Amino acid sequence: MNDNRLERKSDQTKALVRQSALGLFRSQGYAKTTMRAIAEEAGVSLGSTYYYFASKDELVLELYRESVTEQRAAASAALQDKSGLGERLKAALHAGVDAMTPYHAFGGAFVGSALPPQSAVNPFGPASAGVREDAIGIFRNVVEGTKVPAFLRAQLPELLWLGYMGVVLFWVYDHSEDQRRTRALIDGAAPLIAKLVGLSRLPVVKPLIEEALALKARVQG
Amino acid sequence: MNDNRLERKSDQTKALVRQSALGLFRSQGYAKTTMRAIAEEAGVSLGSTYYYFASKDELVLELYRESVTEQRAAASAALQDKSGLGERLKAALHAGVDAMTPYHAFGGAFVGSALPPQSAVNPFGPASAGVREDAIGIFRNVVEGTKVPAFLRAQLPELLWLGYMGVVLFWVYDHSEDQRRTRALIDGAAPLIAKLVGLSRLPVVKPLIEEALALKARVQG
DNA sequence: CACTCTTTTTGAACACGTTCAAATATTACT
DNA sequence: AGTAATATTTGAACGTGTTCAAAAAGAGTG
Repeated sequence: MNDNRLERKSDQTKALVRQSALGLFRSQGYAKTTMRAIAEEAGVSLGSTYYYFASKDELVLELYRESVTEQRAAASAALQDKSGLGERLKAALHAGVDAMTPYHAFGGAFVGSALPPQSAVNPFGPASAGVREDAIGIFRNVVEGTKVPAFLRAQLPELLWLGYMGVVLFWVYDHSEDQRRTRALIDGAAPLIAKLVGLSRLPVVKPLIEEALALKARVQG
Repeated sequence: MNDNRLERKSDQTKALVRQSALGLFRSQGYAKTTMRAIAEEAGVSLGSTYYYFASKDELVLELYRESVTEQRAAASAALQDKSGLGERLKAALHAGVDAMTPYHAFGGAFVGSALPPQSAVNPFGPASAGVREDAIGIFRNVVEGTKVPAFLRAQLPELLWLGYMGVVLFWVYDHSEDQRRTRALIDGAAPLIAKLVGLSRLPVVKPLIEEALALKARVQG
């Protein structure tokens, strides 16, 4: 069994590798950050980095974790003085993009390693279940204290998160200065979604949304 | 300058490499198909394959091209006896999934190499503009001869193609037997979208859709 | 044929992510 | 303290995609 001191030593080394990797990702990007560079920066051998992280992907997952944590904090601060679904959603989405901004230049490479189903970083996969729950939690927070029809309320946070994944994809491809187009997308889409949710009680709209929800339930996992 | 005979010789070699690559992709998958294996199968040196295709990605693009061509043919055949947007959309989407079925096992790897913005295979990028136009054309064909409000008509094919990209992503993650869930998604979503298009004239729905179209125009390119 | 110039082909080389058996350090137990 | 078990570290090795200078083949021209 492990002793406290050993655990601490091991955790320290792991943290050191993690820290080196995140720093290099930030400063050099994904492609230029080689496992060898991470090892050297951390002052350990190449093999050691693999002892703590089974793949480069797992290091990217750490990055993902950190960015969600940051988004969570920023979003929950920004939500303090916002009411209304549109405004709250807008704040959360902007917080997300803010948290990712340092990585925009390498976003494409990250997406490439994130989307394969077997990847550890795949946001839909089991390995990232924890982070995903955190991320959906942000949108649960968004929905809290807003008026949402009961039949939609439970599902809405996950749907918003899914939409957010779409925004992230858009952001990755957005080469406009400071990603202005992504900001414009958020500013335009958030009130639109709020309006749609508001209309969802109407007899014309409701069956459509109910059917969509039923389809989602039928089709998933 | 090139002589006809020389061009023909060169084209033959290129076709040979292409053919070897596609065959190996089909039988071995993306990861196991190494550039060296492609070269050997084609009976040329490794360097030669790079003379004709600048990267493995470009070979995947050939695969993408082929699959779109196949989908196009299957869709246009299936559309002969279908009327109504829902039925026609369903047929086109099923044709797409049909064309991709042989590659499902390796779909994830393909997506990983396809989505990075700088990738040659990226379906939104300039390198695949031709294939993309072909693919959108399939949905132009779908819309033809159906009743669609004028304000939506021009945009609809591209929107449907975008939705299809979503279906493809879903398909990649779909591990159900014979991708049944993707089929169910198509069968459910196609009539839903048709219904939405039908309702899009109504004064409650129309402004919402108009605003969404305006947002899209504002935000793209 | 002899000569240039271009197109095509080659195989060695590079850096990368990853694996692994062996060496070393640390802990657990007597 | 001494010994067996375990946790950690190491560096060499493998196979990969990609690059490149040089060789070979081909075409055009006198």
